[in-house]
Amino acid sequence: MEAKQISKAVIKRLPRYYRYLGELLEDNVERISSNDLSKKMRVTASQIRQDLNNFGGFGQQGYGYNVKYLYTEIGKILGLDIVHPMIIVGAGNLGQALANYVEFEKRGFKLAGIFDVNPVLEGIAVRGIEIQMISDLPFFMKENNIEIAILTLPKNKARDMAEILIENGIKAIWNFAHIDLDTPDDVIVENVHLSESLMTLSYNLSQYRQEHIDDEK
Amino acid sequence: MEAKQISKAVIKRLPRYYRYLGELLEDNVERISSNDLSKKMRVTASQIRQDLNNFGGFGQQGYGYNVKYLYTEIGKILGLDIVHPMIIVGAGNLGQALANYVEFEKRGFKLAGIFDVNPVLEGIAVRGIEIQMISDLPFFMKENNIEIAILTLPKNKARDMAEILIENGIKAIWNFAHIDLDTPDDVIVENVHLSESLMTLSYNLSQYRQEHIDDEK
DNA sequence: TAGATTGTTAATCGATTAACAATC
DNA sequence: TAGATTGTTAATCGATTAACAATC
Repeated sequence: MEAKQISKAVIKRLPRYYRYLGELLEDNVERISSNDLSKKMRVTASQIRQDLNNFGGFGQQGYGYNVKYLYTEIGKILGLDIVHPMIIVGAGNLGQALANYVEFEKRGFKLAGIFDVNPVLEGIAVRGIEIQMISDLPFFMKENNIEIAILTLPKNKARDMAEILIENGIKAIWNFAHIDLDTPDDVIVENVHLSESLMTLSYNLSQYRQEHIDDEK
Repeated sequence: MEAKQISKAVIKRLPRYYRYLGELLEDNVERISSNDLSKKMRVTASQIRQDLNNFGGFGQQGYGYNVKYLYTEIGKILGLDIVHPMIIVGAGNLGQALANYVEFEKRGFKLAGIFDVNPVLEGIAVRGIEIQMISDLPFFMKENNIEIAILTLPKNKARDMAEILIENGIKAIWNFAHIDLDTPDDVIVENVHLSESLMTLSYNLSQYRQEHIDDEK
């Protein structure tokens, strides 16, 4: 049932909580109060408590939060307790770099296949996985219960490929192409627009420079 | 002077406006109203006008916005009219992938050097640029007026490297390591936490599944 | 029991949307 | 001039922070 909608802002903060709790766990910290965590993470204790209470009461008055328990629970909320079979579509530099990103596996993101549209790449192995052509996609997706596609094709090919992925029942697309995908409600899209991130950096750089223009005299 | 502080939310939207205006420009569209743009971008016309008016009045009543002019002006706001010399620090898969990302050059982001801590990599060329060791960093940074460092080292090495970059006067760090960097106010940090982005996707996937658990019966 | 700290309600702050007068 | 559309003020909505009663 769980009718209440949780805001995007909260969801974006969950992985960060998860990361800090993971570090505390590695340091064998048993419990932590929202106040101590707030100092570490540089957010307000109030926000931490509000955020967590969207999902349930994980703490205990007078004690705080049990690190291991909270870590596990947030992991479950994020769906990290489940294996997510995924494919990379676009075996260029970025696709290959992501294929070699071993960390993902630890969190349940299992790379099952790599695809591309360029016939020259067919059969070449990346991290032991042979690049396949799109014609093999429908069968492969069904056979391996693929949920997530990492879309690392260039802009001009990405839109058509998204279509194909959707037709074949993809559940989620991690989109690295510089376009906004047009997808039905039941297909989740998470965008990583690297060039936009770099432009934000550039803006801040220019802004800072303008504000301190007098300093340089 | 420009005392008023522009919100992060607005700044994050600027590159997206820039992208859409670039596409309109390619399609030889001369002018566009906030209303038409709002339909394309799926934001409210009101937000577009509010956002732009943070930086000045770029439109004209009864006419709308001149696409080319607005595109150029947003480019200036983002600092894309200036060349930003940058280096990659961490010549692993991701670092090499970013080195091959030719699109950046178009926007004024000029890759000048690639560095790593692993001696095995010394002298190997990536896109015609030889990987250098950190001992060469101080001289190279001064000589080439490096502004931006792309930090693609693993977590455990990234923090120390950020220190070194700061000591040598880096202006901005585009951080791909899974840590929150501790930097002085005059060093800009823009984070790309890929694993957090993937977890957000995973959350939405799990959430959707739970909401539609009945459908599968 | 006393002290600590949560969970939760209320207050504040900021961002988005609506409305409309100004003006091209 | 009439119509269109901006720039900007006001209203609404949502998110963050503060406060505190509940409770371990």
